[in-house]
Amino acid sequence: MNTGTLLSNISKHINLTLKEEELLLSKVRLRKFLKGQYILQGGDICKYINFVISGSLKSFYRDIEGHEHILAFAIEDWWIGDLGSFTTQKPADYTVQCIENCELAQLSYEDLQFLYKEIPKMERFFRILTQKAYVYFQRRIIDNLSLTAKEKYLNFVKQYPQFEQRVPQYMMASYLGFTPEFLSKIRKEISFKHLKS
Amino acid sequence: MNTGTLLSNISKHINLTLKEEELLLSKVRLRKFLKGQYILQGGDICKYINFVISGSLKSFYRDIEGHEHILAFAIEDWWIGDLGSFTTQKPADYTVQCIENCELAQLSYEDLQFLYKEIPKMERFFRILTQKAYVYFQRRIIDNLSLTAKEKYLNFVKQYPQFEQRVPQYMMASYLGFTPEFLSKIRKEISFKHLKS
DNA sequence: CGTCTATTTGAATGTACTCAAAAGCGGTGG
DNA sequence: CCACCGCTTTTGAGTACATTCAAATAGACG
Repeated sequence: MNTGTLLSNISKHINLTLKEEELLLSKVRLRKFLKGQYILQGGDICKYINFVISGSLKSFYRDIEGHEHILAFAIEDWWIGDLGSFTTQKPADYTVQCIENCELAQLSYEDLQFLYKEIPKMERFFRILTQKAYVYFQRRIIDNLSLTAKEKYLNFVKQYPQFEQRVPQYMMASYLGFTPEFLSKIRKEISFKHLKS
Repeated sequence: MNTGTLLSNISKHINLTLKEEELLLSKVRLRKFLKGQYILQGGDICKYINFVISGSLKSFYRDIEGHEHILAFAIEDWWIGDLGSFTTQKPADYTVQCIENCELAQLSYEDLQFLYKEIPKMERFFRILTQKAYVYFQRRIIDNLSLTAKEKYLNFVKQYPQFEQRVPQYMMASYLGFTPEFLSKIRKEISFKHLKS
């Protein structure tokens, strides 16, 4: 498995020396998972923060009736996990599951605390990473509040064209907050408009 | 104005020496704002991150039709601003406005960069702060996706009873993503149920 | 080719919105 | 102290949007 993408992801925001990179990699756990496999189950403690080397995943909340509500997708060069559970080491609200076969680079909570001490810059890296995720979720809330259903769909496809190919439509519906049937109807309506224009 | 709440807010997550506290306070700008006053206008660059000493504020997105969509409220002991604009120093997506008269402790972008260098622990503090905000927004997305309108309202009141008294109902409606009329109807329905039980 | 799962379609229903009007409430001035 | 004004909340009727449920169709995989 290629850890190069991990290092270049980190180097987007901080510069590590060769020694620091080695130290980091010595703590990284590389693992493969199969499509459908769970990386984290809601209720368990999130022991690892995961960097995606290849494949795709989803994190979701399972409500009282057992319905999944997708919080986020992740593909190559993204991080995924339940950050709330990870940082507090309390039971997770969310479940993380592979959509495709995946290769992940995992950092355990203990190892990350160790790295924060040895390489304080890592603190900066995860601050920036969290800030970006925070801004993304803010945007998502606003999109939910201010866009029409059709706009939400078009916005998603425009922002994440990579996902449209790799994520089944019913998952996209869950992410956007509609039923699969309704998303199907939206898509139909949009394709009619394209034919006319 | 009392900066004690600022220091005790920070000391929840990191320990500062007296010297560090002094250095921090020397960079803090204390300011008063009146009800209705804007702290940040969408499109401007967010120059300050704000800690609320007293009063209440809202941050919101104004859509193309001019409608406000409230992203967050803030009261005493909370932080508010447009973190995306602040960290990138690019134009803000959101507007921040006082709901009541406010006393704020402001930290400028430049001063915060300086503090990160002089007191690296501050980096840790803002990482933790951002993580908590991130977890909060995640929860909000899931609540939006998984709860009924009535549940969303009850959930809000339960989680933030402080706000129910201080925030007009039409702002709460905006935050929850309903029209004011609809929120009024939900409240009526709930109060009927209480009478019966 | 057959099976399983995902997507599409349609009818009926329910949820939330729009618009318009009335009622409530706080502040100000006569 | 009351009357009036402006703003918020309530109420109701009609409408639009999104869901549910059931069934048909399409795709993927062995």
